[in-house]
Amino acid sequence: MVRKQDRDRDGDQAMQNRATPPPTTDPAMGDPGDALALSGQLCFAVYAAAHAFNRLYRPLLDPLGLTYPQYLVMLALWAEDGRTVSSIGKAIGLDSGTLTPLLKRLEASGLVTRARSRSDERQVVVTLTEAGRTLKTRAAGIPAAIACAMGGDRDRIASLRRELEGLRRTLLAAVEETTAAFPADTPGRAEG
Amino acid sequence: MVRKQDRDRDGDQAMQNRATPPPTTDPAMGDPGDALALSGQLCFAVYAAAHAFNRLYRPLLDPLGLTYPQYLVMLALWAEDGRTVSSIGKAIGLDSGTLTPLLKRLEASGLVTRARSRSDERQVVVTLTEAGRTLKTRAAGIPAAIACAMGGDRDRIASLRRELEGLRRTLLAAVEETTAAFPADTPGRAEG
DNA sequence: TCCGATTAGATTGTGTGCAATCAAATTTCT
DNA sequence: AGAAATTTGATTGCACACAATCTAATCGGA
Repeated sequence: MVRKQDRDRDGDQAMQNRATPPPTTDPAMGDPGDALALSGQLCFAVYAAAHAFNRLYRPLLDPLGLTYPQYLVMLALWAEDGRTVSSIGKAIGLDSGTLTPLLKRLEASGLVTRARSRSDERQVVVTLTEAGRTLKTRAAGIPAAIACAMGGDRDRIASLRRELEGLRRTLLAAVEETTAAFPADTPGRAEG
Repeated sequence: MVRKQDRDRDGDQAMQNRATPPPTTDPAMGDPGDALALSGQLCFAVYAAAHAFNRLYRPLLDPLGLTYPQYLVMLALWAEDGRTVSSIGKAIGLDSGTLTPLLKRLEASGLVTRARSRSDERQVVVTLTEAGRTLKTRAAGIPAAIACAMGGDRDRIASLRRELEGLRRTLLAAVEETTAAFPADTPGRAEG
């Protein structure tokens, strides 16, 4: 019992001595030689970085009344107004299960309107309001603030971004392969 | 109306012609010269990659009865059994609001037990059950399956991982700076 | 020693994210 | 032309994720 307590303290000590996440040699993160070690997992690095970004964005987006996913939606609409739910979903990788309530809240905030398309009534067209359009100017300082926080040089950041884009493409291709393999075996699964 | 419809179709066409996310020159992703363009945002690349990883992991983890965050928790416990909630939280960057229900579900699945520490009753110690320990062997093939899906060479993946780890450190440091700046101005905000 | 400050985990509330499913509309095939 | 297949967005159900808050326990200072 006492030994276990000491071990917890040691772990905390290691964390406290750094303002940053533990290095990859921290035993509490798993044996570096072990394939299941957290420290060796690219997916965890991506996951953790994404969460860190969320935390950095929050104080910047709060004054605009936006959450980070809402900000992404607004970015997509500022880029191209009057899009369908699917179009927005494709741009940011979210489906209608996530988007519908999110868009409803944006509509409730007065930033967008949602209307059934006349040419295809299955579609809902999302249009910025004046307030939604105006918000862009207030959001204009955010990328610079983030870049400032990141401090790194532009080329390195752009390079990292391209690497991640390539990674995402590879991952999604692998997902499609896995999904595509099923219809051949069990046609009933095609709907999945 | 017709013009707007055509625009939607054009956008969809661009998406359909690729099994992968659009290239950075897709106008629906924003003008590349615009700082607010989705395509130029590193945070979005991280966000999108994280989601892609989730999708890739899901079919692999489903047979083990685990979600991806639960898998991370198990990785932390396989690395070091008998940890407190805080210790797990520090390892994977989650707080008790997320962990408590998650751990309760793992306990309900019979993979872990949770007990108040005798030496400090504020703490809850999370211990693997036999089933929880045994699960590690079933999970052993997952990193290889993911690596296989990624296909890239190891050095490049490790390099990307290190870049992301550094990015996360930078981001978290920036978050702490922002948080630390407030107490000096408004002590009442120190609790935030 | 006692009290105020801090900590650990739980809870509350809100907003995601995604699989599965559904209803209505549109497209495709016979 | 009519039926089957597919598409679109909405809904249901479940599991996160995190800020704010709370209770109980522990720590630190007077």
